[in-house]
Amino acid sequence: MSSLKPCVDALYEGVDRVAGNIPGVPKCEVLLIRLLLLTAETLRRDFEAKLKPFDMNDSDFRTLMMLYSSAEGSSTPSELCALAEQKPTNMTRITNLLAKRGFITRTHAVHDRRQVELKITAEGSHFVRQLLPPMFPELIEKFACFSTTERKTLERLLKKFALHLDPAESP
Amino acid sequence: MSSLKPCVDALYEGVDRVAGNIPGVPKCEVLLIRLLLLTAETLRRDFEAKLKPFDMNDSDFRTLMMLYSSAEGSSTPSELCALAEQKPTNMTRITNLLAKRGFITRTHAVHDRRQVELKITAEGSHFVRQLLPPMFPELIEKFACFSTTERKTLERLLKKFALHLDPAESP
DNA sequence: GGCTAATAATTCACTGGTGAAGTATTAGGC
DNA sequence: GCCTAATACTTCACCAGTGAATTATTAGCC
Repeated sequence: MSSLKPCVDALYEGVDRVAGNIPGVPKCEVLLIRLLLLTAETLRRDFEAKLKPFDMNDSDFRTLMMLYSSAEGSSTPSELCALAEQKPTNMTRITNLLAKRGFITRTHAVHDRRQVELKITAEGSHFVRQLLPPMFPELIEKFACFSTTERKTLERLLKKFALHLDPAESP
Repeated sequence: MSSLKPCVDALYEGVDRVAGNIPGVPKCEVLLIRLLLLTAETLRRDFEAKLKPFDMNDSDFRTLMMLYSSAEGSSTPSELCALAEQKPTNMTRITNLLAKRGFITRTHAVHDRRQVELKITAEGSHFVRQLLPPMFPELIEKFACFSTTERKTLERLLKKFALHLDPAESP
């Protein structure tokens, strides 16, 4: 992975140059969206590199975590799709993999035989409890550049942003 | 695209449940990284949907914009890779597409015949000037939930974050 | 000057994710 | 009760992005 500083510098220079060329460029907004995409992409790659030794990517991991953190340890593909912003096609593939590794089970729901009931297994829970804690120090380090106040501010702003982006809120 | 509010709610609930289950979970950091990934992914999908009528995705667009906003309107694949956090393989494919559409030209550099010189064409510049302005209002609307101060704060925090994540800064 | 190592770009085989179509099941109107 | 529409999931064919190997060229060392 290459260095980010040149990217950030080039971004600011590029936006300035375009703004001097095309009228009405919303500079701050362009910078915000690009910085957001850049940091997110960096975090995601980094995280996936960390999961790779366990033969997992972020989608697999998130899906497993959603089951782990669900009230009953169970859910359905469509529910997970909604919460993970995933397409059903992909969820089928992911749950296939997780099931093959013995981390989850898939059974047809009795009350509605169209639905598939996904349930995390003891092995799956064990895997999560093994996997997570070693990741904490590095995660904390990632945000070490922020004061507690700044972390809270960032969280508040991002949460507000997510809810504002919600299509249900502004159709 | 489904609604984001359930995702955000489930995220907060899930993190709480996991934290009650596994000791030492850095709750704020987990929320931050997940909110960041969620908003970024939403923005990206949204933006790509907007580019689709023009047969473009964000990578293509960003590559074209980097050339548009570069000092000379030209660059090389490896330089663009570094600034766009892209792999050379993919850059070859992207520049192939852009060249096929007549938006850029590719010539071998004279001073170093290993390099390829990419240059935006008049047609490419024209395309950018047509494409950009109609996107401004919607982009501004996306960030309308923030005050000017909040936008500046978010930009400052994200920039700081990007530079902190830089592997060169913390090896 | 010639040999080795490094660099720039490309090709190829593969993975992850998507849209569109298909299958099974349930819900709703009459 | 039956027919149509809707829902839940799956399958299939395809696109975008990646790592590993390849080719072409240059740089550096002796």
